[in-house]
Amino acid sequence: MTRQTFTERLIGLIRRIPAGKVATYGQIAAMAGNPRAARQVARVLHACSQKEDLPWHRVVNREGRIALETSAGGAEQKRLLESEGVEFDLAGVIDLDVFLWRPDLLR
DNA sequence: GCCATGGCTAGTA
DNA sequence: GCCATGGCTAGTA
Repeated sequence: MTRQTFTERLIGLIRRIPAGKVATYGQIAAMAGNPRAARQVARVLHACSQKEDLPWHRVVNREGRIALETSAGGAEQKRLLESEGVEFDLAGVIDLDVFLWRPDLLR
């Protein structure tokens, strides 16, 4: 068994987020084994989304908000999520009770 | 709104 | 040092 690096685990998890659902930075970090490593998720998305072809748009912050500035990709992210059926309220917040990915419950 | 957190890399020596 | 976080509090109303 070759040992996966933490970053490789993050990438594998991000890949598993299904269309129409979102995950949070902290959630992915926790699933990869380190609940405090939320920023690594941000780092990976920033650095590897293109190269690894990740569904980068399916990761939002803990409040269900898009973390990116609107002008820095946030608008694109919202458009992609809406095209998958994810809904935003008037304040731009996603209802995580409805749209959060729960791999343990939905398998 | 501040700042601790942590895995990783660019860039220097 | 960087980073697309998250948790916690001081300080106002």
